[in-house]
Amino acid sequence: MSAPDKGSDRQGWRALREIIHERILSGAYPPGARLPRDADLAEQLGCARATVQRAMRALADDGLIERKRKGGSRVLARPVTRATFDIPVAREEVEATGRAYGYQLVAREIVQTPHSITAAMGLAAPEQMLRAQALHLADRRPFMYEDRWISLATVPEIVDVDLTRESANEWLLAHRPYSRCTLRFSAANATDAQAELLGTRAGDALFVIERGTWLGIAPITCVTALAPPGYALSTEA
Amino acid sequence: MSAPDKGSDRQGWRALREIIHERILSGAYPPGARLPRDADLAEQLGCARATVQRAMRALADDGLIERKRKGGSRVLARPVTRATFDIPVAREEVEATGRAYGYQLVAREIVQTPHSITAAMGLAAPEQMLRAQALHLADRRPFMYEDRWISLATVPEIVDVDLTRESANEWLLAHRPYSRCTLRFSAANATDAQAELLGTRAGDALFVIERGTWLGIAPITCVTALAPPGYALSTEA
DNA sequence: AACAGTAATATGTATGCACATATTTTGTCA
DNA sequence: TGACAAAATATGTGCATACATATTACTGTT
Repeated sequence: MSAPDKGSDRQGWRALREIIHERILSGAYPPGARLPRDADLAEQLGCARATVQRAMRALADDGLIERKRKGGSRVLARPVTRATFDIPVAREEVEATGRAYGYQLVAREIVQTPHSITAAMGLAAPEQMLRAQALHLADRRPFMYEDRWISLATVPEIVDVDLTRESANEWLLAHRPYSRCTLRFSAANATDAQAELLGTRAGDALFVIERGTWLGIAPITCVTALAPPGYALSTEA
Repeated sequence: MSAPDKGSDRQGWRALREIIHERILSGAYPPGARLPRDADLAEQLGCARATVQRAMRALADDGLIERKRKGGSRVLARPVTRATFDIPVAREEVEATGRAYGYQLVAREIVQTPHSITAAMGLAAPEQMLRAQALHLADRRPFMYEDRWISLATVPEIVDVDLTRESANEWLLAHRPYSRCTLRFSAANATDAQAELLGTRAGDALFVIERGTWLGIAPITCVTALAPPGYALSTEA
């Protein structure tokens, strides 16, 4: 019979992370303080250095500590609130709340990008793109309105897709994976036209999500999504 | 002289992740498809299974693939857009743009929590709490307004802090680390009072950040922060 | 005292191995 | 056929070791 654990029971790296986290919360390792070396912690806690590494890396990913080669690990003085959001596809967002999803194409045209879009997509010059405006519905009521530009140079097949039946977003996700994505959240007052589409009143505060996606350096699409009052994005950090 | 690498050069796990990511993007592993076993990939790519594990875990963290014990790894059919935001302290957000940070306490009182706050903080019954309303300034202009409730039960020392000089947020971060945090983003029309404080017009669309923090199950604080038009949160996923 | 080159050091990564754990698949029995 | 138990299997975790790499600290020179 061998005794693999020294002082405490056999702990996993999650437990280790909790132990170190507790020490930070309790003030044993105050903000700004330097933590012991991985090797020392390993000996102290009776586990391998790799396990400590795993726990410490998790803490660093969470924005709680900072690690530097040779410099050691430090408790961050001002921990940032690091939150991860999963931006769902409209259909899933609607269906997750038990409502019936609906989709409706509002407009579709092939036009040259205005300056704002050209710049947002990082293009040198305006291009012909497919502009698709559509409405996502929840229980037949407007849930989100999207105004989307799709690069014909990168995604020529999109012209043959029947966007009256299938959401451009879902088609793109299924057929054109992206490697880079930018996101921007803001608030804006509804214009008359937007209010009409979303079934609210002009001036109402809309939640705005702007997203751009690229495959390598080739722009795929950029979209401005507007959600009527009541919409919120939430998460637990 | 031994030959440690079989087919290609010695690759790190980041390179491995890129290789697999490329295969997904190129359609070699289409959406929904099952990926080879870690062990097979390891042999195919000439590295240890642990290295493949590292790369695959990273891809899973990014929301690109899904891993299940025994079930194997699959390319997600509908990859979610997973974005990580670092919510900065107002001071740093202002100073990061080269502007001068200013802070101003608007109101401070000790009152019983209304139902909305009691519920938001997960309390069984209303409590006496410190309510602090304050304004963050950028170059002397309103940058963000916050309405904050602080639990006197959890943080009794807060009553002795001079909130006219120091932001409650910064004091709390430095003295009361939290272990749980909820976040919620939305949009709202400015009331007359809010518009007055933020230097905008009533009805303007404000960006709303609601945050609650706990230490274990003890509530620390919850805050509603309002930002005037022009404010946006952005990130690159 | 300023500087450049070198040594020391803490974390990062890779490997091979063993075992744990969650699921699926298979097999058995009613 | 159906329910339940057992085997198979892919990922998850832990450990020991060796080496890589980025920084810091030191040290000798001018």
